[in-house]
Order: sequence, then structure tokens, then C-alpha cells
Amino acid sequence: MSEKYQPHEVEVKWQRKWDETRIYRSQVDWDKPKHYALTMLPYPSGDLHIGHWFAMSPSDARARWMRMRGYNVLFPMGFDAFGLPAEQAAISRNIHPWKWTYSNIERMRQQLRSMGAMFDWEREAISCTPEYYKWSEWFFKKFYEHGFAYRGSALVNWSETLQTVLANEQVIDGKDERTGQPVVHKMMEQWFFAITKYADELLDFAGLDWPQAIKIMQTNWIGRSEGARVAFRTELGDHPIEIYTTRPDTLWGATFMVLAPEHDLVDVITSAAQRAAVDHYIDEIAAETEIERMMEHREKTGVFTGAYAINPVNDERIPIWIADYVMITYGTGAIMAVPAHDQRDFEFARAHDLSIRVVIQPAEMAEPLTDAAMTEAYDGPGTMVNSDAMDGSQSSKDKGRANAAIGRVLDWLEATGKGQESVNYRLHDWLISRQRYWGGPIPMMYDGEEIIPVPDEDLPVVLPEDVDFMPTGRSPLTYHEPFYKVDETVRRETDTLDTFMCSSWYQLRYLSPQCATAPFDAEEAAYWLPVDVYTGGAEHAVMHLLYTRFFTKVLRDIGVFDEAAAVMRQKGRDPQGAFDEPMSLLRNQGQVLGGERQGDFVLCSGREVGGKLLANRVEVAGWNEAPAGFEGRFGEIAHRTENVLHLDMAGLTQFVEVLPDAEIVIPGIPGRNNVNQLRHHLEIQRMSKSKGNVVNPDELVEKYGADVVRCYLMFNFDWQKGGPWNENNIKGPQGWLHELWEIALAGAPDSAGDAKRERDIERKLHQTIAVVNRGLEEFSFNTAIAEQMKFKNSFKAALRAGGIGAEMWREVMSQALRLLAPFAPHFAEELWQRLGREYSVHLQSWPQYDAEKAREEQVELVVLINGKPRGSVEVAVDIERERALELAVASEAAQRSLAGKAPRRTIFIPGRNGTDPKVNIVV
RNA sequence: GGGGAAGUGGCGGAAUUGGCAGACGCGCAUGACUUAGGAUCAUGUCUCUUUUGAGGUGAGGGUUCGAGUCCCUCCUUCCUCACCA
Repeated sequence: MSEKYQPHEVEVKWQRKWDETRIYRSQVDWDKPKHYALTMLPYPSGDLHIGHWFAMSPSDARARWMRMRGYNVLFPMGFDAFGLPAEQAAISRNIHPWKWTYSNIERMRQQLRSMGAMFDWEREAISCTPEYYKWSEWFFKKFYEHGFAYRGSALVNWSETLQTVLANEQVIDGKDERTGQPVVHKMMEQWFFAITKYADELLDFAGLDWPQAIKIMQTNWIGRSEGARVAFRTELGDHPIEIYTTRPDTLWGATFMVLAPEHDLVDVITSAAQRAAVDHYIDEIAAETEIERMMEHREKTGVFTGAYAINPVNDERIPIWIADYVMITYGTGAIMAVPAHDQRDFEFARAHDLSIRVVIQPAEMAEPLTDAAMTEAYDGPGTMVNSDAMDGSQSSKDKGRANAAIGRVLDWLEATGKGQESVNYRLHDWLISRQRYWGGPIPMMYDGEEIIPVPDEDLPVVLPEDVDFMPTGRSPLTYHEPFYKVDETVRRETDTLDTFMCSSWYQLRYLSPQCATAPFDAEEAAYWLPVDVYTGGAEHAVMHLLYTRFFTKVLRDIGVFDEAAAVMRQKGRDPQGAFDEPMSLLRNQGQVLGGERQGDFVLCSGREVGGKLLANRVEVAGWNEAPAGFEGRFGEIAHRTENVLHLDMAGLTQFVEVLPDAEIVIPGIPGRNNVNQLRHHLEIQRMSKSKGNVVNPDELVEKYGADVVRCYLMFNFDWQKGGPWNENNIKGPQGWLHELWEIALAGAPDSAGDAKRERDIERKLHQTIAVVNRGLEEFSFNTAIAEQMKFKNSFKAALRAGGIGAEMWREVMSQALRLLAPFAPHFAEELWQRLGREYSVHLQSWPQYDAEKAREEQVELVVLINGKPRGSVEVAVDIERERALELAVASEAAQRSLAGKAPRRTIFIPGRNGTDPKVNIVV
């Protein structure tokens, strides 16, 4: 009996040895091709989550593969260490954020090491250290000097719970995206980054190999739209009210205007008679949170201001209302309302008895459309009517100038000076300041109204440690006098930087985390940039991933990369485009979800038809046994397709078709229920502490060893999709490694080699190499491992059958272990050593795929009859078309189907890349 | 409501450009070994059918010699933005 594989001893041993021998140290080497592989850095929350393993260990496998293929690979790791949780821990548990963060980092570093990844720890960067945030501050100053950072007043998202403002990107459904607490809009003076200056460039993804979904999300977030700005003046006084519209072709249909309640002009134009009503409405709206304001299917409320505007296109007098369905944050915060052709305006008009005028006659309608006949707004294509000189223009479904009517009106507006063609963005400037302590200080000072940047030689502005964390909600910096009081008149900024700013450039700090004279070393940047492969979660689609693109573009434009570009030229590399985008290729992993959940046990009654129960009543039972005397079917819903339930009762599957009008009784849910509400036992959900379905990676490593966990994560999921956790499946990869261990320790056979059998295993090996390469290339880690399992099966069978000589055995093992090394680094290293090979397997070159060796000699010629496989004939791999047709037609399967007749048609499908050729015979 | 992704065995999931659907693994079944097995090994495992054969990738239609893959209609699920003017 051979020795068992002991993961713990082996893994710790090799982790130490790798450290000691520094085999993962990455250094600039201009003679080697570079590969910068980056995986998103974690926030030091306390413990490494299985999600971190799922994101990082496949990324590590891919980085290792690139390295073995001869690339000089940089695969760094660090911590995104500023942020609110540390501060909350300080307040609630009286522990300093430094201490909390550092002990978490300490712990997570150990957990990361247990993963066996090839992180180069010498390049570790931690965003909350003065050595790091000095350069965050420096960048802030650069942005300020070049007009990309400015202080401005704006309506911002304020979180009462967090006592800070948040960026738009951090607010989801009116709630803070981290804590789920509501936010309110507040007018405040804050620091902004001018990301909107790059709106158009950020819409350009040319040359980026990023997931389509991310590109679309960013495009939607930026929200570019084309239309016109038109100023309506008020009837009394000349207060122009500028509106933005994407439908200038409906200008003649504007029967009223609506301003957002927060609009500046509301106060100016409101009549004395309406003053009380308007003020009352504004107060009501202000008291609402953003969540309430965004409730679906809200009634369209609003009040008349008492003022009238003049529509510049036809000089009509129209009333001005305020309503909360107009958002101050979009466009100009004011709209012309065209109820006939905009659903929201339509609803508002009907609710407040405002007039509706049709100005687009529907294309498909013979009779003129009248407002009385309308039950909803018409926003389809048609002909402009009631629009003076523009009548007859054709309005299509297209947006912008692609629509003839819009184009014509835009020209007319420009020519008459009544309006301008205009592009609008949903994107707002990035609100960068936070009223919190645990962030990078903003290096600015104030002398009264005057803004004074902190001189470079005084950077970094250091976060004071001796502060009190009182549960006031306010940042301790605001009452730490030595910090904010620079001298008698000068006060220091007490707001800190959004942590997303710190993570917008961390890929640069990894290049030279110890560099004291610059944010990064120019030569390192010249060699390593841009990041070649970036992996991480899709939840950062419009925050981090948009910010870091913006950041990179600004740095490029203000010359931060100039020196690196010079080094590139000097080394004979073209810097053109190298600094346009931070990451050339991006892939998102999916999410590991909690395990299966028990489903509903149901009692179904109805009538039996053909082995199936047609149920007219389904009741969800609170127990798992049928009551005595119950007739019908009872069981757990194992599966459901449409209205057919697959009931599992004592391992037997029964089918129940739920009739459309069946009564469905679910305890606790009164009223009519739907078949869709029935839960089958596969329902899965996100892992969370409150659901008690969290998987702890430390325990898994303890139980199975890191390599088994790595292989399980890579093998059992489609990495880009994620899926439910099922620890039973870990037996697959575990058994595979176990068998490999047995094979390796059994040693080389002493039987003589048989040429044909050795050729067979060699062929399989090279076929495996090809599939593993493709799997790693395409982030299809599961197929890369499946193919190696298959190879193990073949090799095992071959060894049992005999005919594999010692030399071939050693050759196969050598290659197989190198294929395995990126996936199971410790295990492969251990066997590599036990087979007497030179340290380290990770310093070996990747097995070279040899197409000639992978080539099959004999293949199956598949005979298809009308496209369905019906037989096969063994033939040579390079069989000619004519010969294949002949053999196929002569085959038994074909003869049977043809029954003496000639085929109507025959099609030869050659075998690609060694796959079987086929002949389709149409009879 | 807009935008996007996806629906394949009991389960996780495979299937280059349309070319043998269900690789690999889990589970399950049978057998072997064992004092024992939640260990290990072997064999089998889409469905129906006696062989033969027939059917089968959410539903329905279409294109094609041939469709999981392409097109149209619909259903379901997930993600995302959301009164976006």
C-alpha cells in the first residue's frame, strides 16, 4: 500500500520553499515578452470569502500558464484598505481603523498564501498607507491644476446613516449600495472630478477586449442622447427656461411646461396666488427619500405655479407647473410637456385636466388622431401635423438626426435661433469628497474663500491617528483642531477621498510600491503597461471600471506617462495607445451561490390521464408525509417546466400537470396563487451570513487541501457564470488527484514498451495539451481540467493494458505534471520532486503541442441518413471525398435505408482537426 | 418600462465556423473486495421500444442535406438601468 497524499504538510512545505527561493518574483526583462495579469484587489473586511478564491485561483492558474509559456508575468496582490467598515468598527467596537484594517490584512495575507497563488508579495500595495495615499493626494492636485478637479455646488446624494455624500454610481434604487440605507438629495458644495469631459471618449471601446455586457452597461450609464435645447421665456418678466428634448419634432404639441420642484426659477416665477400651494408641495417632496420618489406606478402629482410661458415655435401661452416626475438631475431640470406623444406627460395632463394636442399623425392610421380618442400617448412613427411650416415631415422611429422630422426641426431651430442642437449625458461629474475619516486626505486648504493646494513638499497630508471616534456621525477630522487648523486663518479640508479614487490607479502602484519619488517607476510602467488581463466581479461595471478608464485617460493627457513613453521609445516599443486604457482584456467571473434548498411538498388532486395527473388543486403542505386517506399525488417538487411538476416521492418521479384554472393553496399567502410561486428544490441564492449558507474556505482547505479546492472551483462551474455550491462534487477533483498520486507513486512499469500503444498514449497526451491550452485561453477552466481527467483515465487504462515502457511513462508523467502545475501547484510540485525532477515544476516550460503527434491515423467515417447518424465505417484520417462517399453509400446503414434506390444527394463533411469525417446521405 | 444575458439528463456542466447532443464529474444502479463502509475497485446510466428502430436541448414556427447553435413569435429565469424628457 502506497503512501497517502497529505495535503497539509505538502502545501505548507512548498509555500515556504517558493517564498525562500523567490520563484514568483517578477522583474523587468526587456528580452522577454511581458504579461501583466491582474485580479481585483480585496477589501480587508476580515476573512477571505469563497468568492475571493473563485475569482483569484483560476486567474492564478492562467497567470501560471502564461509564465510557463515563456512570458514574464506580473501577478500582484494588494488591499483596497480605506473605507467605511473600518470606521464603523472604530465607532461600534472602539478599535482604531488602522488596527482593525491591519489585523485583517495580516489575516487575509495568510489566507491568500494558503491558496498557493503566484502573487509577487514584494509588489504588494495597500491603499491606506501614507506611502500609497501620498500619491492619491498628488494625483488629486494634478487633477486640480489641470482643471479636472473642481469645487462646486450641486444637488448630491446624502446618506443620513453614513453621514456622508455618495457618488451617483454608489446609489442604487435610492439606497446606498453598500448598506442599503436610504439617501436624500441635498444641495452641497463638494469636490468633483470632471469625468463628463471624457464622456465621448469613454463611449469608445475600440481595441478593448471587454465583455459586451460591461460595455453596454457603461454606455447606458453614460447615457448619451441627441436632441435640442430650447429656451421658453416666461410671460411676465424675461426668465428664459431652458429645456432639453430628444423630440424637437413635437415642440408644437407642448401644451404646458413642468419644472422640477428643486428648479432655481420656481421661486422666481410662482405667482402670489399659488405661492402657498407651491411651497407646500416643495416641502412635501423634500421630506421624501429618493426611494419614495422612485416608487413605481406613482400618481403624477404636481401644482400649477401660476406662471405662463411662451412657446417660441408658435408663440403660444402655456401654463408652467412643477412636478416631481421631472428630475432636477437630468437635462435642464425642466421640460416642455407634450402629452399627446409622451406617456408621462399624458398621464400628468389627464390627472390635472391639461390640454392635449396631437402633432404626429400615426403612420398606420387613416383617420386623424384626436386627443379625445387617446388612452395613451402615441410615440410611434408618423407625419407632423399642427406644426405650421413643419407639417408633413416624416417622423420615424429613429432617434436624433436619423429621423427626418427631427433633422428638419433642428435645422429650423438653428436657423431661426429659437434653439440649439444639443447632446445630453446622463453621466454626471464624479463626486469625490466624503465626509469621513478613513480615507485619503484631500490636499487642500482654505483661507476664507481662497483655495490653497498643499505644496508638493508637504505631501502627504497625513491622517492623524490620535482622534476620537465618537458616535456623532461626524468625521473625527472635523473636530481635530491640530489637523484642520493650519494657522490663524487657514483651515485644512477635512473631507477625504472616495475610496474608488484610490483603486483607480492601484495597477500603477504595483509597478513600484516602494517608489518614493513618483507614483510609479517610469521604466516599470514602460515595460508592464497596460494590464493585459484583468479579472474580477461584474459588480464593478460602472463604478471602478469606468473610473479607472477615466483616470488613465486624464493621466495620459496631463503627461504623467510621458517619461514611460520615452523609455518605451528608447527600448524600441511604440507607446502609441499604450496609455489610452488601463486594461486591454477584461473577464468577469460569476458568483458562487448557496447550495440547494428544500422545495415545496405538495398535495395534488385531479384526474389521472395517461400516467399523468391533471391537477385542479395543488396545496403546499407543511409536512413531508401524505395525510392518511389522501387520494392523488404527494411529493416534493423536484423540477418544474411550465405548468408540469416533477414530483419526487421516495425516489420515484411522478408528473403533475397543473391546469390553468387550478386552485393553488400556499399557506401564508392568501388569495389566488400562481403555479410560478411553487418552489422546486433547486432554488438557490446568494451566500450571506443571515441565510447561514456561507462557505468558509479555511475549513475547506483544512478538510481537502488547497489544490483540491482550487480544482473544484475551476472544474465544477462555468467560471464566467458561477453557480450553486455543492460540496458533494468536490469528490470529483479529489478522486482525480488521488488517482494521479497512485499512478505516480506506483512508478514506471518495468514491462517493455509497445510502439503502437505508446503511440496511442502520446497521441492522447497531445490532444489533451491542445484542449488545455484552449481552455485556459478562453477562461474555460472546467474543460481544461475535464480533459486532464480524461487523460488520466486513458493513461490508467493504458498502464493496465500494458505496453507502456519506462521511458514513455516518465515522458508522459513529466508532461502531465507540467499541465497540472497551474491548477494544482503544490501537488504537481510534490510529485515532480518525487519523480526526481529538478526544482521547480513551475520553472519548467509548458508542454509543446505537436499537431503531428496529436494526429489520428484511423477515424470513424460517420454515415448520416437525412442528417441522423446511422452507422460508421473505419477509414484513414486523410480520406478523399470521392472514396468517403463511395464507402458511405456502400455501408450497411446506407444500404438498409436506400433499399436499392440511389441517394438523392450526398454531402461529404471533412473532419476538422482530427474529428471524424461524415457523409450525409439524403434518401 | 428600457437594455442585456440565459433556458441542455436526477445535479454541476460539455459540445471551434451549423456537422455523431449529453464530454468530464457528482449522484444512482449492479457486481467485487471487506468484520464493517458514507472506503476502494469494476461495469452501467437521455427517453421510449423486444431486437430493429424511433424520439429528444423552455414552447411553437421557419431557413438548411443537416439546427442546442441561425431567423421569427411566445414563455420563464437572472442581471442592469429606471418617471432619462
